[in-house]
Amino acid sequence: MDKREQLLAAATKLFVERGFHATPTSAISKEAGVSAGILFHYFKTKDDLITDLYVDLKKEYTNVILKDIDKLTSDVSKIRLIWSNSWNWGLENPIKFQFLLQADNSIYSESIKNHPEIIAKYHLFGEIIQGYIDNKVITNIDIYFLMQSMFALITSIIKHLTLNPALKNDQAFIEKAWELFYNYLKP
Amino acid sequence: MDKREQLLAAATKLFVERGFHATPTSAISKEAGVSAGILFHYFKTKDDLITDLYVDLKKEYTNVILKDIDKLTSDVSKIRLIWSNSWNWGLENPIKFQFLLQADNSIYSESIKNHPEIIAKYHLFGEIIQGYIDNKVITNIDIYFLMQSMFALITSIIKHLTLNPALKNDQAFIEKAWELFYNYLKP
DNA sequence: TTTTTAATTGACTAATCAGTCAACAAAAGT
DNA sequence: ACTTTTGTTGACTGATTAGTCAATTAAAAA
Repeated sequence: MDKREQLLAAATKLFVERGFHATPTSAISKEAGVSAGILFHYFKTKDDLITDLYVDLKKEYTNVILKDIDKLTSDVSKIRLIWSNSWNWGLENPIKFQFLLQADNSIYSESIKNHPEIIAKYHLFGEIIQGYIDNKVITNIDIYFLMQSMFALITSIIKHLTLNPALKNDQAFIEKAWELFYNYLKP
Repeated sequence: MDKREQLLAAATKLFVERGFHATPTSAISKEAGVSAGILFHYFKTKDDLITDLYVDLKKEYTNVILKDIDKLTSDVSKIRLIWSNSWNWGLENPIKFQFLLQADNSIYSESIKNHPEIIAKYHLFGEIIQGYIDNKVITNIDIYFLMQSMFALITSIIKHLTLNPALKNDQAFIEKAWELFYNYLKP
């Protein structure tokens, strides 16, 4: 019954349904079932709410991506787990993922660039990718370009599977999608 | 001195700079150097302005993509021209492209889905891709998934080149990026 | 030329919204 | 028990905004 969490969940839903511009704070507090004033107790301004939510969800997403990779030994199987962890989260959290896409392509993406925890996560990924390049399982090109491409490809899988949910269990499609993904990366 | 065009240009700029929610129609007409009322002469509502602009720019972008491909003979060189036409437009029109990204990931993306001209363009691309699949120069997988992936990869190139403008003339990088792109597509 | 139609203005308004605040309630600290 | 801090409410407000409209000008048609 954490009201801050209720507000963030309500905000995620409404921002995705209506967009930032058509979602008044009054609608958020109403959807969350709390008073109008309490929103400004937890978040100084509406923009603060948006950036806090953005950072929260980005952290949640990036934390999932590396789940269980230390249980695997081969580099390629690790890359594959990063790949499937990523799109699985997107499929299991479609509203949260849609919010992240919306925020990533909005003016709010600027406000997250300086956030220390996000920067740290970015660096961590960069180092992991660089390791795979050094081990010659990923082709040698700018790691930031690689990360951006990888995220873009994973996003297109999530969009396609969200539109065609039956494909989630279509092993042939998943294998083929993985094949294309790794063909992009391999040296 | 077409006022409708002036309004659309001003709107593109301001929406990218401030976002939909923080761009009042008064700011758009001011930026365009016209009266406040005329905006509602050309566009019934602010939402109409946004969707009209979205459709206009999507058409402009998609029209460029196929430029000059009939001057080429081999399928692979055609795919490469589609690829470079795409990211060149994004680099030459960064604000327009950023607006398209923003709109594509916002609630307004719904309002474009039923637009006949956009649907027609989508079908045309689908048929072209299907032709390449039939000719065995592109791997056989759902064409809508392929189109989404291709657009995603091209977007990541545009983002990376916009962030690192010097790379535009770095022939080694461009070649390498093309190599990865076609590795993704080829059978 | 005269009439009709379309473009353009900017002051105006009704509605909406982000954020405040005084009051109260609950918890935590002493 | 009592004091302080923290959480919570909802009515309120000043500012802003989308959209209107009567009036004016320009263009096109008759």
